[in-house]
This record gives sequence, C-alpha cells and structure tokens, in this order.
Amino acid sequence: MSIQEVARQAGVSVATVSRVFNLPDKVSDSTREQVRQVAKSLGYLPNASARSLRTQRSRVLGVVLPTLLNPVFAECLSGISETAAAGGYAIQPMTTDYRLDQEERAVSALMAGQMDGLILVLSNPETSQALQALGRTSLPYVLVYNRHPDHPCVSVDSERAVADLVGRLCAQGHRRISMVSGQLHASDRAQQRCRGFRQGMAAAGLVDAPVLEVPFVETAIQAIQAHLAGPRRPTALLCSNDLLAIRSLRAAHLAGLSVPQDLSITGFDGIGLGQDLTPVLSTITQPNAQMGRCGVELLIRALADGQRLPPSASLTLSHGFRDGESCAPPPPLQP
Amino acid sequence: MSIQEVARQAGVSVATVSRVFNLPDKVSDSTREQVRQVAKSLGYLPNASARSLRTQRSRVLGVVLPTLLNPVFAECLSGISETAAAGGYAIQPMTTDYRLDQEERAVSALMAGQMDGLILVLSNPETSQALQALGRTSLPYVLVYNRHPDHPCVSVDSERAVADLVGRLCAQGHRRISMVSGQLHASDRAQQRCRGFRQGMAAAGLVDAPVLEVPFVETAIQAIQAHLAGPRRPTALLCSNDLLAIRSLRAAHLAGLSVPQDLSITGFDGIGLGQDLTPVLSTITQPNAQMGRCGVELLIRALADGQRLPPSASLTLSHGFRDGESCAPPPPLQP
DNA sequence: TTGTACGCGTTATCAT
DNA sequence: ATGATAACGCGTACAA
Repeated sequence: MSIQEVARQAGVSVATVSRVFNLPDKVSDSTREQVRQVAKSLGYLPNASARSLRTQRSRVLGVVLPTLLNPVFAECLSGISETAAAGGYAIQPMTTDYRLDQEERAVSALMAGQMDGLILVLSNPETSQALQALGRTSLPYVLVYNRHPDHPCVSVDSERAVADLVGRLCAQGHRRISMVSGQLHASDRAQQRCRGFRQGMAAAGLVDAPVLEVPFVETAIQAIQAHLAGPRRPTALLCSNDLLAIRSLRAAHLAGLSVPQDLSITGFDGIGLGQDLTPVLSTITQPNAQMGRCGVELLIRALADGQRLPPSASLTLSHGFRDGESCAPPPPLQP
Repeated sequence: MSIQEVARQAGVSVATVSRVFNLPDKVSDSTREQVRQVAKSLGYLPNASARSLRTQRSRVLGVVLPTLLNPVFAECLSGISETAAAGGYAIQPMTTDYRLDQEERAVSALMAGQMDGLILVLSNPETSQALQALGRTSLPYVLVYNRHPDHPCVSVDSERAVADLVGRLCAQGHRRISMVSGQLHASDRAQQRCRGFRQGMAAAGLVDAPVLEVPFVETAIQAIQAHLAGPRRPTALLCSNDLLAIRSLRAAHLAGLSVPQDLSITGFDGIGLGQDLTPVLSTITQPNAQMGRCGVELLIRALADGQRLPPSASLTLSHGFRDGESCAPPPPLQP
C-alpha cells in the first residue's frame, strides 16, 4: 500500500497525498478530507524507510545500556522511551552486558541503522573505543550515568553522594565501614563511588577503608557473607548499587546478623523496589527515569537545531538520600 | 558516505561494492579485498533505510510490552534482545502501561515502521483492537504470556499452575487462602490465574475463595494490609505476580505478621530478584527470558519461510515451583 | 492549490 | 567477474 495507490484512488497526485501528511495547511480542506478518507479506508501508512531515505532522518534514537536485568536501567529506559515517544521518536535499545566488544558492536550497528541520535550508558567514556569511533562521525549523542568532561553527560555527583553518606554513617557512630563494589574496571560509576568512599573515610579520619570488589553477581552473596564472618566485621556495608545492597541483606541474614540492629546496609540507585522491601532500603537515590528523560530532551533539542551536543550541555541532576530501615547506629558493644 | 563514493574510490561499479557486502563469493578475491579496504578506510556502512526500502525487509522486530518496571518483562525483553541480535535482528520496543489506546498506537506505529515481525504482550487478545488490525495485514507476529486459541502464543499454563499451587497450600494445612490479583480487566494472565485459584479452591472443597483485586500498585500495600487486619484473616496469600507478593510481604510486616510463621505468601513469575529476598519468595516460576527467546525464534523461522505463524505454532512452556521461605504450614491455633 | 519529476542509497536483473 | 540501470516509496523544488 503506497502513496501511489492512495493518489490514484483519491484522484490526486502523489505530491498532494504527501502534503496531506506533511504539510496539511498547504492543501484545500476538501481534498485533504478526501485524501484522508481514502488513506484510512486503504489502511495506508507512510513507509518509514522511504521517508527516512528521502529526508535523511529516521526519527529513531539508538540506546546502549549494560543490561535490563538491573532495574536501574529498566527505569531509565522507561523514561527514555516515554520522552522519545512524546517527541515523536522511536527507540532501538541494545545491551552490552558490560562487555566492551558488545559496546562497540552496538554503537556500530546503531550508526549503520540511521539513528538520529544515540543515548549511551558506557563502561568507561575515558577509554571507550566505541565512543571514539562515534566522535569521528557527526551523529549527536549523550551519555547517561557516565561522567566525563569531554562529553555531554546526564549524571549525578556519585563521588560527593557517597562521601556524604560516609559522613552520615560516621555521625551515627559507625567506624568500621566496608564498601561492597561491583567490578571497578567495568564501570566508571563504580570507580567514582569508590573514590567517594575513600574520600569520605579519609575525611572522617578513618584509615581503613576496605573495598570488597564482587566479581560476579552470582557469587556476590557468598563473598559478602564471608566478609561478614571475619573477626572484626564491619558495622556498616556501603554498597555501590541497590542490587548489591539487596544481596547484602541476604548475606547478612545468612550470616545470622539482623539489619539494622547488628549491621547497617546502604545502597545506591534508588530503584523503586527498594521501598517495598523489609527493611526498606536506605539508599542514595538517583532520578533514574528523569535521567533518561533529560538525555532524550537534550538530544531532541540538539536535533532540532541540527547540532551535536557540546560537553558543556552536561547536566548534573541532584541525588537524594532515602532514610529507610536498613540503617541505624551500630550496636553499643563491639570487641 | 554512500556506496557510490566507495565505488568511485575503489574504481569499480556500485554493483560490485554491493556484491562485496551481500554476495562476497560472486566477486574475485582481489577486488573484494580492494573494496573492503576502501570501505573500511572511508568508514562506509550500508544505509539501512535504502536497503530496507529496496529489499522490503528491515531486519527489525517490533516489541510491545506493558511496562519495563516489572522485572518479569525486563527479563523477557532481555531474552528477546539477545536472540534477536544473534539472528541479525534489531528490536524496537514500545510500552503500553496496560492501556488499550497505547496498545493500538504502539502496534500502529510498528506497522508503519517497516517491522519484519512483531512480538506482543497484550492486555487481552480476545478483545484487542490492535490485534484485530494486525490480523488484517500480513505482518507476522507472536504473542508472549498471552494465551489464545486463535493466535500463535508462547505461554505457560497459568491456570493449572495456580490450581496446583492451591493444592500444595491445602496439603500444608491451609484452609483460608486469599488471592491478591492485579486488575483483571487489564490482563488475561490475571484472569487465568484467578480462574486457576477458583478451580483449585473448589477442588479442595473450599467454598470461600476471596479475591482481592488491587486497583493500583501505589495503593496495593495499604489494601493488602487492610485485608490482613480483618477478623478471620487468611493464613495464606496467593499473589498473581511476584511484585504483588513482594508488596504483600511488606503489608504483612506492617500488619505485625511474620512470614511464613503467621502468614504464607506466594507469587507468580519467578523474577530473579525473588531468590535474593529474605524470605526467599515461594513462587511459580516461568522461564521469562526463554519465553522471549522462543517468541523470537518462532518469528525468525516464519520470516525465513516467508510465512505468518499459525495458531498451531503456539508453545506452552513448562513452569516450575520455587520452594522458598515465604511459605509454611499455617499456625496451629486459629480462632 | 495542485502536479511533474528528480533523487535519496541500495539491491537485483540483465548484459557484457 | 563486472557493469549499467531500473525500481523500492517518499518529499520537495519547481512549474503550472
């Protein structure tokens, strides 16, 4: 069902049909209605490929994410999807599983796919080959969650957030605080949060700032449980994301510890689910859907101006702290 | 950067360049390498829109889902994405928030977007306008989670699963079992699970089979808590999905009940997170990622054959039961 | 206000 | 083995 057929049946030229869909004002009321009528009855829908070939814009945004199995990215994609749709854009997401080769394949596929712009959550903007390749093109893009002075980013100040949180824990009386982190090499966020931890601990005059880097999510619970079984176990676990915090809650239970009486646990991300848990997860909250929304808005604005986004367009959204039930002063007596 | 430019620089015709990418065997070794060289140095990538316009296939699959905020669909999309990528397809997902108008908009947009096939999770295949519209086209599609004799579906037998679960609970000694359900009108799964509940209760000779239909997720916890505050409260809560089960855990806590000592709670879906909770969620498990994978595989196979999928291609995957920690015999004394 | 005709970048047919 | 060229469906400059 093409524009030709509609034109034929409506007794007008293809140009008129095209105008009915793209410049409705430039066609008389009567013919417009006539054409719409015919188009509807034929179930005509303009061919997106032809349109995109002709106009050189696809109205599709590419999205690259580590995984959808972490709700933080599902929430973000949800925001992206919503805002893109509102702006007349479709999205084409690809996941990388935190693997650099997949990251490059994804970006390359999206570049070949006539995306109008790209929204990226990468492992590390500093070293990403994919981002470098992208830089050699004129395709507009924006990073989300990532943070880097040379690129347009929508992010929160993880470093400060974590440092502040360490301060809170110390104010509650905690002295032995461990960080539970995901793989540092796979994520600049993890690195930033780790830096914030070290900084916060140093500021509190605490020399010992142990970081437990959990290699695989599958083994996280066991590793954390082992860490909690040690002789001078921490009184607080500062986890670099909510999923790790949830697994830490499990590990604490398995280790026979009550949260927050015996052990405090905090997360980072503010996934919605954390509010429905018992104990409610104490965590640093990011506006995940909002971060996606902002990324799309920046991108769409840039597209309207026919520009790429400069690094100076970067946005630091404000984070929050959810005072849940997984956090309390340390138990009074500790050996 | 077009095929023209590559041809010019390589000193061959566009036809030869095209062959290098599509039928490499039909071109001599020397020119093939020559062309590849030039293409690479120019960063040439075949234009997907032009290719799709010419071949009438986009190698993109459309996906319609209720929401990504329920991990069950995020897990499914993850499986879809993975299998699509492996088969050389990209995906274009749209969410409906369980709203029929969004459902129609999504399907319509995907039909206009030159999708090669559609993977759909709809509210209700029986009444869906979107599905009816789709039926009038020749676009291949497959339903996932939905179950209907007139359409190709990848699903599990929710009805039997729930009925069996009721049997298990009864065998443990439960007599007062309530179902907590999402909005019945918004989901055929909810309806099926509800039927399974009534059927199982009837089979156990239990006349009273109360169903608490929770209107909005936001108010779920309060509604459930109120239900638990009643005089002859249930000893078990059979929830129609894992998210409701998690909220029920919270509601039980707020009502001062211990799970599973005072109250048993079961879910449906088998989201990964349920395993990391305390108590580990007892639930009916579906192979969520696998359901997505199967849908894509069916679709890709149909595309290879140039066929639509007949209803007879439907697949009922087997479900399981995770014996977690949220379920136990009822307390001995009940008024 | 409406129509004609070109070109977007590619694949495929038909020659050579 | 390679090249010339038509056609995919559309938007738009230009003409009427």
